[in-house]
Amino acid sequence: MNYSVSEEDYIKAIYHLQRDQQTVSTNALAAELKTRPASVTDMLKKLKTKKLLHYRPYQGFKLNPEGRKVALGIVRRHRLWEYFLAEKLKFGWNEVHDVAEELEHVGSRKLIDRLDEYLGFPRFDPHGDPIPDNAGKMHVKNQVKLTELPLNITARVSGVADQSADMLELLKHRHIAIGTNIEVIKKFDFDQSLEIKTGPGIFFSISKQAAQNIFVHYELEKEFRCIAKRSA
Amino acid sequence: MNYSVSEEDYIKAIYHLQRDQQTVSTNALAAELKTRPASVTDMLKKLKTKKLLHYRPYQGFKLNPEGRKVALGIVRRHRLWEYFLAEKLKFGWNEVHDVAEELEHVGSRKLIDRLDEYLGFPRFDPHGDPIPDNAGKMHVKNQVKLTELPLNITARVSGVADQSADMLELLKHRHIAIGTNIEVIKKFDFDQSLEIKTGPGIFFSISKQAAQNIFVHYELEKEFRCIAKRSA
DNA sequence: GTTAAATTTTAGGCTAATCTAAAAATAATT
DNA sequence: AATTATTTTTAGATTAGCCTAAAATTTAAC
Repeated sequence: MNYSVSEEDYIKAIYHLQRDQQTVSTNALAAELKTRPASVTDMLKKLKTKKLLHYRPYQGFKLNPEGRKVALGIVRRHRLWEYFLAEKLKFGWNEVHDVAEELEHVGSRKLIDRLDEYLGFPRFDPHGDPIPDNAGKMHVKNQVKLTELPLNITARVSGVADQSADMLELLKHRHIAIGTNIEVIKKFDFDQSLEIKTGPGIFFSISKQAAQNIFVHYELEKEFRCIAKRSA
Repeated sequence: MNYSVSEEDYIKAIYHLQRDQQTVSTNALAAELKTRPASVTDMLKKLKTKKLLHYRPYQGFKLNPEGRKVALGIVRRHRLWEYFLAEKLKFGWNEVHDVAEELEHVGSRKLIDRLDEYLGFPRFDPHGDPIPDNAGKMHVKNQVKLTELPLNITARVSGVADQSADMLELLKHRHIAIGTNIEVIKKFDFDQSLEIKTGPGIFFSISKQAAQNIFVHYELEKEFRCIAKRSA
């Protein structure tokens, strides 16, 4: 039930590498963790005996349901701390990761659930990634570059790829920050610049170059409800 | 500059055992850390090579100035997290210690200084123990049972010895919590009950039995300034 | 379908932190 | 002061997590 810092790092890394149900390779995981393939093999054996993953030598591996559950717990802690650091302690979006990497290993369930409540049950971290709730459920995430956002859909800024001073200056001038609501009104084919709206009566245009560095996310609430209804 | 969880546990324990400048024994430290004397000796050698303590085999040991500096950093982190847990996440005063014990090992200086600022630079943790500031300075602590508080001095509630439901009910009814200002107006010799004041126009009496379970602290600002002036 | 290349695992070692048991030093007792 | 008891240290082993180098397996290439 309780895992070491190292074990948690492996579990989380495997979780991130196996998009959906793909199998993960030893080398890929070693690269991700900046360690050696031999070390990975050692840990795989350990995690297998702890019944957290499917693993057949030379054949790759992936988390089993229990492993995914554990991984979601770690992701939840990581992202809640990121949210806390950015929202309450005013850390920059690019500074939160490393500190959260340490805080995520503090295991107390009560701590995390209370923190979640204190923060108002946020559903996305400062990078726009969804935060699992205390049952491990995540909201639908649909993160795209601003250039790919469909017209007339209100999305929220979730992150910025290029965090240079120049880019940040531009964002600051336009009052764009994490969480800002944003909507694409029109796309100009000539230079692929975008006419956007960030609030009532606030319209301006933004270059393709800037837009492709801005990530936004939006929830597919309606579609999701329909599916839920159908299956009910 | 960076210490392992184990090293930090040892440093903190030594700090707490050496009230003032007393020397600490191997057995005492082993008992404190629930480990074996042989393990303590091993770690002492390590901490000595890292120049954190004075240590001569068989003669006991104590932190040197550098060791005390490191210890104060750990104590600062521990107590700030305790304050955060109690104040923001509504943990009970008796629940904060174990979680803070884990959080204290997250080393980021920036995290702690930002947390300190976010909390409003608190000077005492929920148990009434002083929190070192970012330079390692602590305010004078003068913690006594309410029964021993001199008359007409405003003190602040720092903790409660008996945390039974009955006691907490009484405190709640009187609106007494950590940080509540409190002043003893009169002591009745007959039953040693106290007439106290907890705010403008708020006076009531409290039994000896209750009062001796309430800890308060007050700062000796005037006296301290005098000493400072003299030595300057 | 062999051979070559890449991947993965095994074998054996290293360090930090712990332990037990035995030896050394200090403290207490008569 | 000599002996006993206590405390502390040393010696040697263990475990988790990592490493390098070599062997085993799978994949790719001819």
